[in-house]
Amino acid sequence: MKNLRLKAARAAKDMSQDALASMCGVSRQTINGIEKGDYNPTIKLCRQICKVLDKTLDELFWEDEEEG
Amino acid sequence: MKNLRLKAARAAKDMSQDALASMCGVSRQTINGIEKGDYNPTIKLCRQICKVLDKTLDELFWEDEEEG
DNA sequence: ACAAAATGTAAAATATAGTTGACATTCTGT
DNA sequence: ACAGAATGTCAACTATATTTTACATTTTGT
Repeated sequence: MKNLRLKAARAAKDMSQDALASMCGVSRQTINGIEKGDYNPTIKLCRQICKVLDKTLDELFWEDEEEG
Repeated sequence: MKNLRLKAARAAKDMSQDALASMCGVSRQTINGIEKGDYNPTIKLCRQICKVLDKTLDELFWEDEEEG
């Protein structure tokens, strides 16, 4: 199931997957995979993503993500 | 740095590391490592732990965990 | 319509999360 | 003090998150 909240938060900052990825210190494919729902990221990376996007874990990663 | 909030939440449910581990479907060492701060668990496992302990991600895993 | 940027996706390689088994230490109750 | 449970820790193993390279497709602006 896709993580549409992450996608939306990124869009709200007008950032590409690539830009978010480099600010988080990971590859673009990792961000892509997380948004697409393929990946099960580590909490450390989730925290990093949240900080860059000014969101909390609950806002982006709590509960079963959106529909797939 | 240790995750004392996790340790406290577990204590509040009167659960051993072993009991929490089996309810989360992981080994006792994994829970031990997370509490001790050695591990960087996946978001999936964090969610599972939160559900078992009736907490949210922000409550147990947001911000740099407690002092080490 | 066109070019450039952004996104989706895949295979092979590397890094690391999580397991298993085993043993030492600390905590708890009696 | 003692026994049993809970916890800390280690090494070798397995599973999987993440990287790298590369290419196809879709979006966006002009």
